[in-house]
Order: sequence, then C-alpha cells, then structure tokens
Amino acid sequence: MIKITLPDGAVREYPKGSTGTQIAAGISEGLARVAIAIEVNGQTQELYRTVETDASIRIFTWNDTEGKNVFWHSSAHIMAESILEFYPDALLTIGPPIENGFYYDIDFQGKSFTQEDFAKIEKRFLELSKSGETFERKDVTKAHALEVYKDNPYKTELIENLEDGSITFYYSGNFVDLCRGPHVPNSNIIKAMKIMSIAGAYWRGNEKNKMLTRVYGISFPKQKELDEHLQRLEEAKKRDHRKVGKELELFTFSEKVGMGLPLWLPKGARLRETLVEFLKKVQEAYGYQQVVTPHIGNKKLYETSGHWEKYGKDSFQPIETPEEGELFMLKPMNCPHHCEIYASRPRSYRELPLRLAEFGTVYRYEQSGELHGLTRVRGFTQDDAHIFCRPDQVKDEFKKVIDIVLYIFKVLKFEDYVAQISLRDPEKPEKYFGNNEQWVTAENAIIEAAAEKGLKTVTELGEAAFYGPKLDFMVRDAIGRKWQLGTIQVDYQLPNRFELEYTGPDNQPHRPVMIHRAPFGSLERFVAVLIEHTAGDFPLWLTPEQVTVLPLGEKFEEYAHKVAASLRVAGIRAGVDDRGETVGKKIRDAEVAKMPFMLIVGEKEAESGSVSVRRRKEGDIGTMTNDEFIAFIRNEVEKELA
RNA sequence: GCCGAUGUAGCUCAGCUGGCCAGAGCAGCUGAUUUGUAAUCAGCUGGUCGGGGGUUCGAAUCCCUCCAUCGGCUCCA
Repeated sequence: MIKITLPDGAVREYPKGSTGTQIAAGISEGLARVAIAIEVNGQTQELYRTVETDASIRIFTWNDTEGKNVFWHSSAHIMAESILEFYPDALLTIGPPIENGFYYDIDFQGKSFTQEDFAKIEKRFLELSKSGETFERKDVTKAHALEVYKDNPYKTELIENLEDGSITFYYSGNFVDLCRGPHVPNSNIIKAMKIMSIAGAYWRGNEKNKMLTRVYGISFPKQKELDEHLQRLEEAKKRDHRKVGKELELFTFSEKVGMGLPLWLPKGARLRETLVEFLKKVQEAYGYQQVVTPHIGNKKLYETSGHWEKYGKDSFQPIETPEEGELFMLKPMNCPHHCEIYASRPRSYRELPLRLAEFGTVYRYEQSGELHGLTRVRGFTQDDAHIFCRPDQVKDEFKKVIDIVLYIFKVLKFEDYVAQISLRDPEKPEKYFGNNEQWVTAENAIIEAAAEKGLKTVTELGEAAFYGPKLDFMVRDAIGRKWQLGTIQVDYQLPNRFELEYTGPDNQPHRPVMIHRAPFGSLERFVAVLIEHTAGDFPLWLTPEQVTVLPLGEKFEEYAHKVAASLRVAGIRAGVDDRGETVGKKIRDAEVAKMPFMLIVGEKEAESGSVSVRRRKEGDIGTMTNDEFIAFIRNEVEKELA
C-alpha cells in the first residue's frame, strides 16, 4: 500500500500502482467523472498513469487552471489532427494552451489557410473528439524522434534541445505529436470547439525567423459554456474603450495629427482633469510636491540616465537645434528630470523622503503595429512621482504608496486585484545593477510592506527590472479581464548615475534610494481600463457631466439656465439642454449619453424654485428645492469618495 | 517592423459575380411644433466610394502600390 496525501492534508491508502482515476474514484465517484489530470508530487500527469510510491496529489478538473490547460492542450492536438487531414503537407510547430483557449503555430508551406477553412475544421474536430480518442504516451529515443520529424525543421529544432530519454510522443487517433503532455483521459469530454482567429506569429517569437500561421481556438466541456464565452466576448466588444470613447465623445484620433497621438475632447479632458485633481489631492495629503518639467531634454540627460543606451531605439530620434547643433529628445521618461531637481541643491537627510510628483507627458516610439486605442500610444501622461529616501525608509514609503493605490482601487471599485512582487532571478545576479546587500534590503522591504498591508500577492522570480525590484498591481475588471495598473519600483541605478547625495547625521555624503511609482500607470491607459471596467458608466464624482437641466419649453429656459448656473457655482458639472426637442427626446439622449441626473423644470418648478429630479436608469425620484438637490448630489459624491 | 483582414456621408451600415445620376437610418441644417419623464413632423444639405497608379468601352466593385484601422507576433523605461 502507498500513502496518498490530499491537498487538504488528509492521507489515504491505496494499492501500489493505483491509477489517477482509481485514486480519484476513491475520493468520490463524482470527482472521478470530471477529473482531467492528476498532479503527483508537483508533476501533472495523465489519470491512467500509475502511482508507485507515497505521494501528495491533486486532482484537476475543468474548474482548475491546470485542468483547463490540459483540456486545451489536448484540444490543440485534435485541432492539428483535423487541420492535417485537409493540409497534409502542413508542418506543425508548437501548440500550447493559453489563458483563453489554445493555439497551434503551423507552417502551411505556401498554402493559404483562411477563415473559410474554420467551419470544416471545427466540424472535423468535433467528429474526432466525439469518436473518443485517447492520448497514448510513448517514450522515444532522440534518434527515433529526429527520424520521424526529419522533414520538419521546427520539430527537429525542438528535439535537438531536448535530453535523450526525456522525449515523449503522444498518439491519438491517427495523429502523433512530439509532446510533454499531459492529456485528457478521453477526447469525448471536449464537446464544443471554435476556431477564433488566425494570425501571423514568428517561429520562436523572433522576427528574424519565418512567419508561421497561428490558429487560435477554444474548446469547452459543454456547448453552453462556449455560448457563454462568445457572449462575454460580445460584452467586451460593447465595452471596448475605443467604441465607448467615440460614443461618449471622450477622445479621438486624427491621421493628420499622427497615429497613436490621442486628442482629448472636452468631455474626455474633463474626465482626465477630474482624475488628476483627485490624485493630486490624495498625493498632497501624503506629502508629495508637484513639479513641472519640459517636454524635451538634452540627449546628454538620457545618456547620463542610461535610457539612451537602453531605449534609444524606442524613442523618437533627437531633434537638432539649427544654430548650436545640440541634440534634444522628446522626453521618454520623467525620472532624469526629477533627478536633476533633486540635484539642484545640497540635500540633508532631514528633508528625506523627498517626494516629487508630476503628471508628466512622455513620448515613446511604439512600432506602428503596436498601437491600440488609448492603451498603446506614442504620447501619454504618467501620474509619475519619484521618492528619494534613505535605504531604511524604503519599506515605509512602499506602504504609503500601497495605501494610495488601494484607496484608488476602492474608490473606483476595482475589487479584484493581486499584487505581483517581482524579484531578481537568483540564478543570474550578474543581470542586475546594485550590490547584493541593497537588493536583499529592498526585496525584503517590498515583501514585508506587502505582507503588513495584507495584500494578496504572487511572487515572480526574474521579473524585477535590472535596476531594482518592483511591485505591480494587476486588477480584474467587471467582466473578468486582467489589467496591469499601478507600479512601484525601487531604483539603485539612477541615483548612482546622477551621483545624487544627501548629507547624513554623520555629516558624510550618502546615496539616496529612488522609488518610481505610478498608481494609474498612464492616464490614457487608466482611462481606457476605467471605460471598459465601467462600460462608460462612470461614478458620479468622475463623470464628465453630472447634471443636465431640461426646460419644458421655451418659457422655462431662463429658469433652467439659472438652475444650471447655481449648480456650477456649487461645483457641480451641469448644463442645459435647450434644443427645441420634446422632453422625451432629451431624456432619451441624456440616458444614452449616461448622464447621471436630469432635472426637469416647468411651471411648477419655476414657481417654487425647485427641480424635478430624474436619475439615470431609475427614473423620476421626486421634486427637490435647488438647495436640497445640491446637498443631495454632494452627499452622493462624498459617499463615493469615502 | 512582420503576417492576415478591413477601409462607402460626421456615425452605423447596404450596394451580389464590374454597367442607369452611389443608397438607408442616425447626426447636422431649415421650418413647423413648446413639449411633464427613453425617439414630434416635414423638407434640405452632405460622399475625390482611404490616397495614387493600372486593366477595361465602362471600376466602389478586378490588379498593383501607399496610408490608416482591426486581429496577432515582438517589445514595453
């Protein structure tokens, strides 16, 4: 007998050589029915494989990420099998599962594979999956593997890099593929499948290599789940910030101005300003000081900072002054400027931490194919700040920045987030700048700060920047998509390069530590995420226009304007819809434009100095005096920001 | 930058396999209507069919090229 430890710590005994299926069945029949794979001592494997020694195990189902990965990986095999039936000469390369489905990169060798092929591949896929294929694992020698794939340079390359003795093939139906596995017990659990799209992808992601055709697909255990998935995609399309931004007249692009350079329309600019004011106020409370620096900087500045060397090719190229021939760059980063502000006079340890904040607009040359709405642009504004502090202050400063980020998330209702702690790759210390002691201090400061703030974290080794470790916030929006927002990074490189110093209590010069942080990241990207998170239905405090006053006919326009003016004096963003349209039409337009409040004013209201309040999506909520309404809406805003 | 798709009025879209003056709805303008909680009525304006080149008696429709957008690849200080 062997001892099997379950995830909850329970230990059960099974006969030596039990299969994963038998172990699952021992836990419950229901689990055995939905089991997809088993993890044995950290290794995921097929359910039909046997367990020979004591082990701790987990059973994976469709509800686990690992289970989905196995499910989709097997689906990729079946899709490849289907495709090969129609394109026998196609060369397979790799076909992994991804976050939403799977893909297979295929060299069609000059033949074209188009959207017209999707339907027949899907049909064949379902026939094959229904036929109940099993995935049989076979160990093969390297020599054999190379022989089988002698006509496929991609697989040959993969095999070359594998260790002899660790190479496995998987046989399913008439299909065989070089594959590490594992796979589902039987293809018949895959009940629904759709090819989503095709796209070009370089072999091994290197643009010097041949471009392959990447076929994206997704599959599910139930047709209903596929339908729901497609519906979610529809919903995402409806929330697309490019579409909503156009509908709500927030921003636009112009070919004449240039691709990737957003133009903020009045309503978008209003929204953006509100966000800026909001964050400025929060930052002031936390002891930040605003600074302003120019949009261009001498190329030497970026040579000093190291950005020219490392990112010069991703910047707009320097502009030369006509007389002196000096080179200036559109600034790709604010930090060098801020370093110079720090260095503008001698600094004492007493004035640290020094927190310099700027809504700094930067310009970066993104490749044309990279541009995407507001999320990937060539000119954008960072909610940047640099904290210059003593090494022993790093942890406290981190905690304060975390507080700011969490407050923003709370106010904007990003309720589902994790913090990613990015540390050094311990195997490659030479990749990083700064001495070991500094790294250990900074990494521990981040880990402790996150722990003390009770953050849900994941730790990634090797994801740190070369100049320091960082903490990034990933949020899930209202429809479950992940976005990376705020970032906090420790930097040892810049203070050195700029030779920044402060005089310590010992009257000796010391080097400060620098923390880069941007809770929004960039305003452009943040607004895009916010649009998609809220579907354009912004919270009252943030929405570009809060109130529209609707006069019942010409006679009451004067009163309507008076009401709107008094609201504006009270700091409420209000306007009047005095078009010669019916009230019904104006209400409809306001509802469509996501106007939170509509004030209908006619004879009754004009006489009594009141307004009839209609709240978006709710309808008529009764009559109030002007002052009552002002108090009411202020209270609503306060509740949101509390 | 690369692969693929798309590009018709301000917006959303129709215009099939090349052939009468290129259409609709919304928006805009003009006029009438002066409205009580999600679309009042009528009329009008508006398009080098992304730009350029070519094939053809004839091109929005076919071909080439450039530009932009979309989906990916790569990268992201």
